[in-house]
Amino acid sequence: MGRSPCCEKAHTNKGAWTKEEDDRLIAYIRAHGEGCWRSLPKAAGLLRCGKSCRLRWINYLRPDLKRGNFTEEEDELIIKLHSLLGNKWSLIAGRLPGRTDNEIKNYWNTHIRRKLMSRGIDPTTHRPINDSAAAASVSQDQIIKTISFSNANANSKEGEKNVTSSAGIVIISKEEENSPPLKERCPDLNLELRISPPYPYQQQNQEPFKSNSSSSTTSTLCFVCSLGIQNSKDCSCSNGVSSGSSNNSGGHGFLGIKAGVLDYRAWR
DNA sequence: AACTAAGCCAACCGCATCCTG
DNA sequence: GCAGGATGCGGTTGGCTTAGT
Repeated sequence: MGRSPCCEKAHTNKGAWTKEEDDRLIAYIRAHGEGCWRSLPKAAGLLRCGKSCRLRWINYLRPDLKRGNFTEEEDELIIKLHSLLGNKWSLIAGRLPGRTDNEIKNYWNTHIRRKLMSRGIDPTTHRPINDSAAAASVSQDQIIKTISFSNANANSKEGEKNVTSSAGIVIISKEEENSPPLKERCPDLNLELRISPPYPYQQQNQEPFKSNSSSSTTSTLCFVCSLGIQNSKDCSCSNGVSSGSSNNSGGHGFLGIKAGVLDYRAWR
């Protein structure tokens, strides 16, 4: 209501982008960097809305995009990340260098969804389809799942132990699990979750997400930060806002992997 | 060869969130 | 603290391509 449109629609092109438009956009961003999408079209001489330019750049023109088919490993990683994050495509994309949220979303809807169905797995709940009803009746604390971020994290220390998120998810190191239920294609990503009471109820004396915890063996980012979400209001650690990371653009690494997207403002 | 259905993906839309004055 | 603008995100759509008949 009363919200101003993002652009003057009467004077903007819509639909497929032409080669010339692409070239203009690329040239402009190379010269001036990303950002200020609203004024970019005019400055670049494009009859497009800023959002459209942003989308075109992010989803199609960025030079670090992989393009091409998804690998089996990427498939499995997407499935696992989706089981953890749900339809947070941008977060999932952040863990897949060279892939965009739109691309992953499309790929999910066209390929993976079907693939899971054919395996008898509900793509929404990631449970066996026959099991869905039964699963719904299981009490929360009977559901044991584990997230292991163990060896994928190049910076992680040995012996990294449980981490409890502010969302009440306990992340358990892999070594505590004796019998992994699945044969992992990505052994560094064990995404089982343990649903447990929210953080305040279970951690009376510890503040597991304080990044400057004195523990020398634990990299204690909050769950939000561990997902690479910067400056989130959900951040419960002190790292989120002004991370000491040497890479300002990357934010926290998830599984020790910095966000795979380059910061093209650096071109300036 | 022509038609139809299904698949695929780029792009749009509207809402949510963030940022700034 | 608030309002309004800017940006980001996820859902959806539309059009092109490919496969099937």
